[in-house]
Amino acid sequence: MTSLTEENYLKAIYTLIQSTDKKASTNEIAKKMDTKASSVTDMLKRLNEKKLVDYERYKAVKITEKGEKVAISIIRKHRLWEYFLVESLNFGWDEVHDIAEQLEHIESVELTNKLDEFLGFPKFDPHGDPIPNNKGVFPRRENQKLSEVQEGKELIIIGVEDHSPSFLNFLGEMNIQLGTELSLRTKHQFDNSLVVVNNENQKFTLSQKVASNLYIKIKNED
Amino acid sequence: MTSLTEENYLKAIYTLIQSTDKKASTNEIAKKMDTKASSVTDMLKRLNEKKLVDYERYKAVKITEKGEKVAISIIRKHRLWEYFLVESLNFGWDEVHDIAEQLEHIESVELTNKLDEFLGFPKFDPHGDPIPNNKGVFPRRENQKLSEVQEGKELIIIGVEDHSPSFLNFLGEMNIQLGTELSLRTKHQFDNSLVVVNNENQKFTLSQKVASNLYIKIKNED
DNA sequence: TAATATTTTTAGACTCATCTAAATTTTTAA
DNA sequence: TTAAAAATTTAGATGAGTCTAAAAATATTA
Ligand SMILES: [Mn+2]
Ligand SMILES: [Mn+2]
Ligand SMILES: [Mn+2]
Ligand SMILES: [Mn+2]
Repeated sequence: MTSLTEENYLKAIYTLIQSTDKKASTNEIAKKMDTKASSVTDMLKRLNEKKLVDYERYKAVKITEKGEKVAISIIRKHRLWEYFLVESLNFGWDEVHDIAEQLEHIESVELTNKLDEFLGFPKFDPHGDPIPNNKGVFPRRENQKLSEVQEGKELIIIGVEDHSPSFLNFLGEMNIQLGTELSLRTKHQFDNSLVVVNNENQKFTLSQKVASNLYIKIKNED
Repeated sequence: MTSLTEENYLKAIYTLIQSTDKKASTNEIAKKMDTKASSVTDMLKRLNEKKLVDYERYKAVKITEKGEKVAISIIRKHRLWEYFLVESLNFGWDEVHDIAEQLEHIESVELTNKLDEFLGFPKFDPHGDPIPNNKGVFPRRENQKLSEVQEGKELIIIGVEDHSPSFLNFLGEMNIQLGTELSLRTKHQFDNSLVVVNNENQKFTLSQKVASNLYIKIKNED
């Protein structure tokens, strides 16, 4: 029904619209897919034919409900497989993305749902990203960034924005993972860098760039 | 390196040669792959280019060592995933083949080996087929068929030749699965049908066709 | 051995997905 | 409000994999 390539385009278009809250442009899609704008135009025509997107030439593209369903199903599979790879097979969270890129295209609703059940219906993947349920509904995640927190607050790391192995490795060296609790001591006005303390009373500095790539939840605030 | 299609051809060629112990013909491959002979010829040229098979026009084809490695790796993945689907996700043995056909092409040696470890290094898949280890070595399986057994013998079902859902469903109705123990009472000369008794003392008849699709091990014979 | 049947290959066309180069449309800004 | 810049689309080509129809090679059998 939908080819592997079509699925990847739909996922890209869906996440682009999601993150910017507007229609996706040909160039944006090309950049995200690491391909040429002309190839994107070709594909948009095909996806439009199949009623998976709403597309008119020279106008940015919108995803249809039908296309959105496909995209969400791919995201669900990607995140469930990542969870499996980390929790069952003991991969590191920096090693699973590329494998999940392949596994997300395995076609079997039964498989996806049985995997979900086997894993205990996890709500978030190893990077803290919400896993849609079999109806396509995403669990809610706090979307506050560490860079937005006030001095003196205690917080828990609940997700990462950047999924690159280099960033994840860096966090590993800092001993930061999902669930890590930190206390924000100082926020330097000059460069917005943060001084934080962890549970082992280790004190260290995080740059504004790092802080803006970490999702957090304030402790003792429900 | 090798495309999904190439991998499927190599697997087909490998198993054809395996089962008939001679080179594979274009027509045989076409039949197994459910495609046209002309498509097979095209592919054989390409595989020959890549040194994955030895092929000369009008001569039947042989697989190279390089090609064999690929084929065995696909078979290893296929059988490990089938084991996972049945043992971890509770699929029936008649439901897993098509999903494994997809999963066998996931490319990651690390994934395969971690899956193997997670499953406890199984030696046989849910149909009793041997799973090659990470060196490509197959464990040995008794290859005696139920149709070759003498009257009066006690035996254990250890594998099936036919993997089709219809045959597997039939066995399910007969309460036969891997590990089932049977005692062979009578062998009718007329049609080679067998009368067997199971552990619950149920007596039933199996046709020659059924018996020749069941691998068995004689009890009390090591 | 010659005719016939079967197997296999070639020729040519099609689809999907991609690319480069050129043309067109839209946006920006002088 | 034009001219330049940027974004987008079209035109034309390529490669993988497939197909049908026709040709060529091989195998069978009279
Ligand atoms: Mn990922
Ligand atoms: Mn993730
Ligand atoms: Mn199978
Ligand atoms: Mn099997």
